[in-house]
Amino acid sequence: MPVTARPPGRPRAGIDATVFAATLTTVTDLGYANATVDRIAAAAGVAKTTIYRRWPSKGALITACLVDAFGPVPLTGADRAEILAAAIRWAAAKIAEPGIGAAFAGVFTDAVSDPDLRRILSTQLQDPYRIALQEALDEPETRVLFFIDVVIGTLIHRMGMTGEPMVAADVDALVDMVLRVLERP
Amino acid sequence: MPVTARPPGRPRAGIDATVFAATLTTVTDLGYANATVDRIAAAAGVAKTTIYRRWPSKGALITACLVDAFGPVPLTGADRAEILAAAIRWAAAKIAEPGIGAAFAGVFTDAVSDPDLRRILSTQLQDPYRIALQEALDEPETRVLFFIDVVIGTLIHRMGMTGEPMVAADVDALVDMVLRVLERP
DNA sequence: CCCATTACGCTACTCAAGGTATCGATACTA
DNA sequence: TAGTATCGATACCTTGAGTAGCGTAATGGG
Repeated sequence: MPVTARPPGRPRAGIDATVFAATLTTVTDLGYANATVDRIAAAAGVAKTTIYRRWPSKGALITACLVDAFGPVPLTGADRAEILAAAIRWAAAKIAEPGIGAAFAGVFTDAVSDPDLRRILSTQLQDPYRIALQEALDEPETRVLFFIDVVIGTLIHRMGMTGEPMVAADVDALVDMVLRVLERP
Repeated sequence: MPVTARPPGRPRAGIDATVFAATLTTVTDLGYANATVDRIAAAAGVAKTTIYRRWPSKGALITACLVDAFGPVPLTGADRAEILAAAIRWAAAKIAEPGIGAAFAGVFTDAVSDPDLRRILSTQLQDPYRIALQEALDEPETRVLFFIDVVIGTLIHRMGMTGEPMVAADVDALVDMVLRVLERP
């Protein structure tokens, strides 16, 4: 007896992965502003209405795509410092991947003036990482939120201002800076 | 003998300040996304075409408004640490002012996918402060750019994720964190 | 086998907003 | 008075997000 009974009617085709891939390649090729839902649908070989049947808005689609692309944060390391350093470098590497940084910056920007999207972004993308980091680092919520603001804010600001991801030397400086705060509050 | 001869034709009316004020109040009241150029023009008592005669795009208008609202950075303090601390607190206070934070976050977001706007934002808003800080702190360009990414990125990320400006305790932590890097690179 | 149910593709559509074109009126200089 | 450039007003173009309706394809149940 399955826990969730299969709902009646035609089952959904497994196109989520295809749409996510099309979203990232479209953003990479054309930029966030030109990555319209029409174009993403065309790139995925899917009707636009199908996309809106699965995600309520373009921002929700991008957010879901980002959640899928980021995956779980690797919490590896011998101590808290190593864990946090690994998480920062992982975030920097992810944001530097083609399309992800631009998509992230774009959806973040849209969220500023859109409370609904802000809630989606906060609960679906930020909260899981915040909770995982709280437990792994044994730090209070306010401090973890501060770390996230610093790390993600810095990486996105660089991406937005220059159009390029942050170079390795500056990522090193970012890791070093945050670790000092962790070790000597 | 005036240095710049007055150009022929009807002179421009002195409405820049009026439009800037209308822009901030409109953003404050309605949010960045709902602060359309039509509404800003109406709030300023000015025709939309007049706005487009003076600023080439909405982003350029917002940027000019921000440049006007921020004004010059105060570089006061006995030593480099005090100067940088004062600059960070000044930035945090400005971004917390009604409308400014939302406008900043909005135009920043738009700039991510708009190279033209990115150039305007970089040259007209960031560069003056970067240059002034380079001289006041006697630090290389890359380091000052890193500081700007950290400070502005953190403040904007908080503003974008929560819709509220950063609280005083976190601004203190931000100042403390950056000062450590300044004093012990 | 037929039916209810749901998903898909397609076309067409609405709506909002950035940005443009045109034109008459106005303010200033020479 | 002629020339120039601005302002306001109206109308318009274009793009893109999101929706509605319809025929069709799958699936499970009777």
